[in-house]
Amino acid sequence: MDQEHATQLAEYDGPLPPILVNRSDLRVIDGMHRLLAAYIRGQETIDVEFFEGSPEDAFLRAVETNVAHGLPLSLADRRAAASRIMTTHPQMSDRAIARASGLGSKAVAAIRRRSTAAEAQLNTRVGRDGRVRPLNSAEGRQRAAEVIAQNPEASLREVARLAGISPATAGDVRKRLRAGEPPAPARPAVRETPEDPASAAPTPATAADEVTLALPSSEKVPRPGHRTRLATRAPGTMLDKLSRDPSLRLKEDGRHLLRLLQQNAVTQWSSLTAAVPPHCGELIGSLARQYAANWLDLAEQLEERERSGSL
DNA sequence: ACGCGCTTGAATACCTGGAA
DNA sequence: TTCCAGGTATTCAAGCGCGT
Repeated sequence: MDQEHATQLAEYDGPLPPILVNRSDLRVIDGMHRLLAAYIRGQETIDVEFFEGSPEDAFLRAVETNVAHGLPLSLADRRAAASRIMTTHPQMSDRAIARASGLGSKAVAAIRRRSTAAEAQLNTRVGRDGRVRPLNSAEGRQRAAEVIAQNPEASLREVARLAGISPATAGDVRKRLRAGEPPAPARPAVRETPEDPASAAPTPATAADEVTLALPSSEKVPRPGHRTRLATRAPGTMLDKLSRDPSLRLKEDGRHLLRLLQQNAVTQWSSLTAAVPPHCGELIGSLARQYAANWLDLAEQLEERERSGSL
């Protein structure tokens, strides 16, 4: 409470605007200074606007009104408010909490990452427009791809309804599939937290690892370091970086290699397996093993070159 | 009237550079 | 170090025009 501010309000001649009070417990949500000013004036009553809602909603409203027109909250106060809001309203988007608490969206995102309540955070967020958006769109896109594979004639709305995504996203998935691209962009759709990369959703890396792990023990097995390096950097990210590298892009062989790498970033192994007729299974399986062995040879040659170069 | 594909406007997260 | 602003890519619901 700022006594000087309340005194200034009391000296104002006109009627004080109504304060906001939670009807359930009669606690003042917004207008403590106006209430004190009325007391200084000697008023016995003050106009009140009642708020109907839970204590958590009342706190959210109190922060919003204070940020909007109250005395400026300190940075620590705003951070504490944002932290409390994301605990009581985990469905709110970072921007919505930022608007309510007077912080930037990045600051809110950082608080959310550090929050011990991170495990309780939902997989969807409700934006300021009231619309629900997923944090990880890859699962919905994968479901859409499966629906399209099972029923290529299905309309976008039907695909969207079955996959639980919007028609626009379903349309994008279908467009990508027709272009021979994976249903989800290479860029990781999951907002990975740097502190916990292991919690990230499956990416093309998972598919690559599955190939490696599926090799029989008699096949060449990468050294222990390989899996660690694969797990710490998403293939989509690495592929994007390589695709921008002029030393590869500007050479025919480099572009050929990039195309091969992109074509191998396939995530739909299950649907591909289903597409193989029984009489072709052995043949395609043999080819897959040969190609896998070729990739391992390439990897070992490159690492051998790296080792000899660093000595 | 209904369902379709497509577009639009507004929102999201993430990244980068600059300011405090 | 923290935050903000601008840009990019993506997603959403709503609305449009079109065909049945």
